[in-house]
Amino acid sequence: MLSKASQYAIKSLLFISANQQVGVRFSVKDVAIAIDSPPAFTSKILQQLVAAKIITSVKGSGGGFEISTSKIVSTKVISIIKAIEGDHFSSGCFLGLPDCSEKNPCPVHKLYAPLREKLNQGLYNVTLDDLINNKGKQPFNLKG
Amino acid sequence: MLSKASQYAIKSLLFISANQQVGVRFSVKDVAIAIDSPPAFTSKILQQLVAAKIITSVKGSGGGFEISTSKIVSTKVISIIKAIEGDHFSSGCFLGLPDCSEKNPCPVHKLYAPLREKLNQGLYNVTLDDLINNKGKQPFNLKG
DNA sequence: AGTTAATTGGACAAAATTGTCCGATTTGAT
DNA sequence: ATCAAATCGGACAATTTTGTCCAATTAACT
Ligand code: FES
Ligand code: FES
Repeated sequence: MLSKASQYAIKSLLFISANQQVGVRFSVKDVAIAIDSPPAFTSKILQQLVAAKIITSVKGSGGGFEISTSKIVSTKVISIIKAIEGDHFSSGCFLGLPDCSEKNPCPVHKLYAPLREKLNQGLYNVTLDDLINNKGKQPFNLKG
Repeated sequence: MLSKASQYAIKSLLFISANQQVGVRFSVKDVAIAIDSPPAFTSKILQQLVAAKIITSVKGSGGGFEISTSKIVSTKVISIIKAIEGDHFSSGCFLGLPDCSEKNPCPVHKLYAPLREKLNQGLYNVTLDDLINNKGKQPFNLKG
């Protein structure tokens, strides 16, 4: 499964994106309450997202985190995950073998690789914007 | 991803199953060398597989682990995983929310749930026997 | 009977992940 | 200028996962 860190990252971005308006910023506390996460840990993750240039931050009173409309539209879910846990997400062998490939497949490769590939494509093709405007039907859930 | 413990469990069983003959037993050391895993940790995992009644063990000189032909045929990969890490594997939300369902979906549910379901079905429909007789083509890899 | 080879079970250790705390810095408002 | 509110960075702590060690037990062989 996804690491907690990545989960918090995605949830944070969904909250910030879904509520972004011009001139509005969200503090760590705002985000942590909205997504029901430990504040100090969430702070670290927001810092990583700033470093990855997905969001921007403003220090000092009245400061906080924002995301631009263009980032909402362009940021793919897969990019968020990779920003947090590096590149090894998309390509790892189900059994942990060092190089997963058709040439040197493990016994479950045939079963696993196509599904992993579909998940990767899905995460690559879905942006924050897609998720927050999810055909409007059901209001989504970030807390549980 | 899968836990190391589950990975070692699957690899151990594949090795034992693929090499099983009447009267042959494999020691912890045999298995650990074959699948390139830490012996003491592998020992714990083999104990869990004995507790789950997937393999049997014989203590003392000449002892070791065996698997019956019927277990090779009947043991599904999903059962191995659940024997090691419990039931929460098949149903967890991608974002870690406590109950994943159509009724109360998180933003990525629509994308993730069907793929998770396909993986579950795949792991449910594949047995040890299927994996070790993988249409014979490529000899598979358990070490890396 | 004694020795050897093996699993079993328990306690322990190391590493990775998750989470906390606090001082330094920056910014806005009084 | 001072104060309050906020991020930033670093060190630290707790928890989970991974991994080790060893004594106890069991079984085969001589
Ligand atoms: S080699 Fe194991 S999934 Fe590809
Ligand atoms: S609710 Fe998140 S994957 Fe189903």
